[in-house]
Amino acid sequence: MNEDEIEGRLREFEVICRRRGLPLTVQRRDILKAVLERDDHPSADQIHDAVKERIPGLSRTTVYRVLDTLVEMGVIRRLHHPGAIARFDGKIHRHHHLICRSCQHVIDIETKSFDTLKLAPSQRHGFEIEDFTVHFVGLCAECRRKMS
Amino acid sequence: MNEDEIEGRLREFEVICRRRGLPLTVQRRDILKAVLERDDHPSADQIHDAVKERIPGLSRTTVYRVLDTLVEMGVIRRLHHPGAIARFDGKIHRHHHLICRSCQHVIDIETKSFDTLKLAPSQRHGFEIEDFTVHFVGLCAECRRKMS
DNA sequence: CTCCGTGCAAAAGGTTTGCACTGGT
DNA sequence: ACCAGTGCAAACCTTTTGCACGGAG
Repeated sequence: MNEDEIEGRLREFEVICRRRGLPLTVQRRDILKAVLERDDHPSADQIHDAVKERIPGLSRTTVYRVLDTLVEMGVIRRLHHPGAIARFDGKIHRHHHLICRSCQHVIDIETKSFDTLKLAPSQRHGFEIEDFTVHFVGLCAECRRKMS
Repeated sequence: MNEDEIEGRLREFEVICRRRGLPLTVQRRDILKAVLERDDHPSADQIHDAVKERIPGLSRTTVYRVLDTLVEMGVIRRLHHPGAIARFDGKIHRHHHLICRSCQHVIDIETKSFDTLKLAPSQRHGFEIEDFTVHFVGLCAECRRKMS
């Protein structure tokens, strides 16, 4: 994500905070910035590592709590990729994932042609669908090479 | 999954074991049976609870190890739904999921019309795609009711 | 008989919680 | 000044690992 885009998202975040009366702390701002600055899907611990350079006393606890808050606010997303560790993503628009079943590496893809994907009302089980993600599972080039 | 189907899957499992020279233990058979018997996506601990009624001395460790073996054999699948706990599924054919972002409840859906979904070669990043799953995220009827 | 699988206990992460203090509004 | 947010430590929960024993091939 480029500098301008990040600035925009941070300002948007400030607006949501004020509207909800949520205190705008340095920790929240810097943690959000750290998530937006990365294109991979960092774990809570990776975020902690990145942010504690700017905020030396930053505790892991705070990172977890702030990430929860940000997810709840809808400014970042919680992902559930293989590895059993929660990972976070600043991209909140629709995108999909390629997941290697061997090394568990994840690559983001944006395939606009899937946007027409729709669930028939009879299949919705009373859900109000807000979005969807397609997970493609297979073997990455690297792992395929290693196996042969 | 009905009785006959489970029987078939268990026999299929025995065949794979013999072919690979893997010892066919009571634990493996009963753990697989427990996963097949459930339509929700039980966690390792839920499997442990279910099976230890039949095998009182069963240890959690064994459940984890057997589940790994079964996944590696391809007779069950490991899922990564919200909740940060690995969950397992006996359904190994393609199916999709409705996930409530509030209560994290998961419902299986089988939507054959998605079977045509295909990734353009330029989007494959060298991956060999084997399968895919669509995750629909939204609010279930129950949570929507509670919020209003 | 030989190994692999199992059970137990302990360790190893990741995440959550209780409490006192700090800092934003 | 008030209340929410933070830091620290400890608790918690899921999963993994080391080692000795027992059962399957």
